[in-house]
Amino acid sequence: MSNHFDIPALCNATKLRRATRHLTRFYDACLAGTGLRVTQYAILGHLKRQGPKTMNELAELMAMDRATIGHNLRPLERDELVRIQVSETDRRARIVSITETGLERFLSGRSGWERAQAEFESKFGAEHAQSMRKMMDDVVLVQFDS
Amino acid sequence: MSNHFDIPALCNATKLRRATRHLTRFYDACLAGTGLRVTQYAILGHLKRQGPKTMNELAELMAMDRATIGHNLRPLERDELVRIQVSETDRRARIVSITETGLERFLSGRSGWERAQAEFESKFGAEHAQSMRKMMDDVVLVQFDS
DNA sequence: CGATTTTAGTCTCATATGCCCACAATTGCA
DNA sequence: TGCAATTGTGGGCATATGAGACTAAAATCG
Repeated sequence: MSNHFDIPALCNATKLRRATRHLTRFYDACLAGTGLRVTQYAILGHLKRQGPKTMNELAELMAMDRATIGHNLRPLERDELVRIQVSETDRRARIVSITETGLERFLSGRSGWERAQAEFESKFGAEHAQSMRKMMDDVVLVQFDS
Repeated sequence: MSNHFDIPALCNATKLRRATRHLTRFYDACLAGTGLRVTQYAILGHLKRQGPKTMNELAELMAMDRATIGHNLRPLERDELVRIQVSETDRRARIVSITETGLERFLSGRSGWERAQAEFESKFGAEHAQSMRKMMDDVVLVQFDS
């Protein structure tokens, strides 16, 4: 079966990446007025919702590399949307928290995000979307060898 | 309901991006020996499977921006895994094709890709994976306003 | 036919995302 | 005390997008 060799059509990572590009473009466009990308919006959302977090904890929440979360925080710190302080209990750790400015910026993105979310779910189906989010959580729960 | 404000938990783009990071890390690790990332592996797979394609067609297949596919092809062209030629029927277009070297490189990634695919599907469920790929195709089919 | 518009792709510039490796500082444990 | 593990940083490279200007070619239209 030559179909057996159509790797892009079967590759789970390729399919996932492709859909992510498509959806990210749209969400980013809806957030364009705020100067935030959807990843940055999510980081601020975590900090608002759950309070200050160490970089390790943030990396875990985002399923991101430790180095990557560090890079991603730099523009947010530069624009004073988050504050990064040395932990008093463990001086290796850095505590990241959202600032007043960060909170305002986050709230300013709210309507754009809701617009994106509503348009996508109206076209894709709200139940479909919910089961997709669940499925994505399950993907992250998969533990790979090594 | 404060739950209503837990944006990262509800945001479809954030969930998708998070799962993509997780899965991409694993597939890339399995392909590490070849010097190919999973995106590059997919591009070569398309070209092998479907023959030469214009940049526009490739961008469409990958749901990628036209400029982005151009950037992504440069390292492949530099390493002579693909060839980029002016189309004879439409001299604006560039025809991208896989080279002999590219084909060898692609085949050298085969076992790594199969290992990744098998391990993921054994842990996630092959049927789950199939319905996920279908769902990802459906996401790409959503046409957004503007 | 000739002029205009559209299309395909490139280029620069800027920014963010994301991984790995090597490294420094700190902590914790033997 | 000394060694191992943990937390985060820096550099290097690839991935990814957007804006805007640009070339070249094709398609369309008066």
